[in-house]
Amino acid sequence: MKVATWNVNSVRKRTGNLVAWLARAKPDVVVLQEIKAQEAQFPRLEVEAAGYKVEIVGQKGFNGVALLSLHPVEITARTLPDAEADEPARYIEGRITTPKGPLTVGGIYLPNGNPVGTEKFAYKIAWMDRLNQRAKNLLAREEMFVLGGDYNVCPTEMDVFDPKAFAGDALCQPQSRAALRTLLNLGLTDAVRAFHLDTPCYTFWDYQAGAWAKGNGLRIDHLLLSPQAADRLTAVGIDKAERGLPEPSDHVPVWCELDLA
DNA sequence: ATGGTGGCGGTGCCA
Repeated sequence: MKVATWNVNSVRKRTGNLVAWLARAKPDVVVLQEIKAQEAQFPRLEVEAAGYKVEIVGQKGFNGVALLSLHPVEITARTLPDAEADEPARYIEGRITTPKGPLTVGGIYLPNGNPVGTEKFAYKIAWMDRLNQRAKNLLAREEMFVLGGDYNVCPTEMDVFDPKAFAGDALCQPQSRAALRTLLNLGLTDAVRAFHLDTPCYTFWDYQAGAWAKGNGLRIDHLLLSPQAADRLTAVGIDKAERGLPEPSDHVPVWCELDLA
């Protein structure tokens, strides 16, 4: 079972890239972020033609998440707990039946939080507290789950091409990192770091300032696994080549493989 | 030090 996450930065602009990648990578389940589309604007026919069921939490112009699955999926949440009525579209969660029991997959688009010291940063931290609550509730089931997405947090200095330049950025604040550690310390596994202890493993390169050409990346897209899922983790990957293709997203897909045979 | 890019929507906002 291959589970992937990808911030596509507009699913309409990226339909060609997405369909080509689905055909190559053949993930079983994918969570997408920043689809920047309402449900009716999503390229449903193209993605369904590739064999995927499509579930969408859409929004006009900004944010927006989706869950694609080769297998039947039951949507279990479209927001985190304690959502406001006008909640931005940043969370989707579904449940898939596997030979080894149910697998829950959450798709996360965590608030960026810049600039630090503003309402936006407070919202980021509050959102992380709500994600923590959701993770606690899921952990109580003692089942497999994967929370994948654009976390907008670089967990450590290793995950930043220039830590000094990013010291004031919301993605690298001690408070942001502490909130992510609180989540991990519940007992979750950062899938990429389970295999790559001492290499950066960037997942994002800004469009600006030649970041891709210079190798100036960040690791902000993560797959966090429950103990029951982590016990079955056999492989991880970062599809870095996507960033070098024509009209790329600024993020690349990150995936993990679970042995459910 | 500034501006650098991209997407949305049709102007600035967001990242």
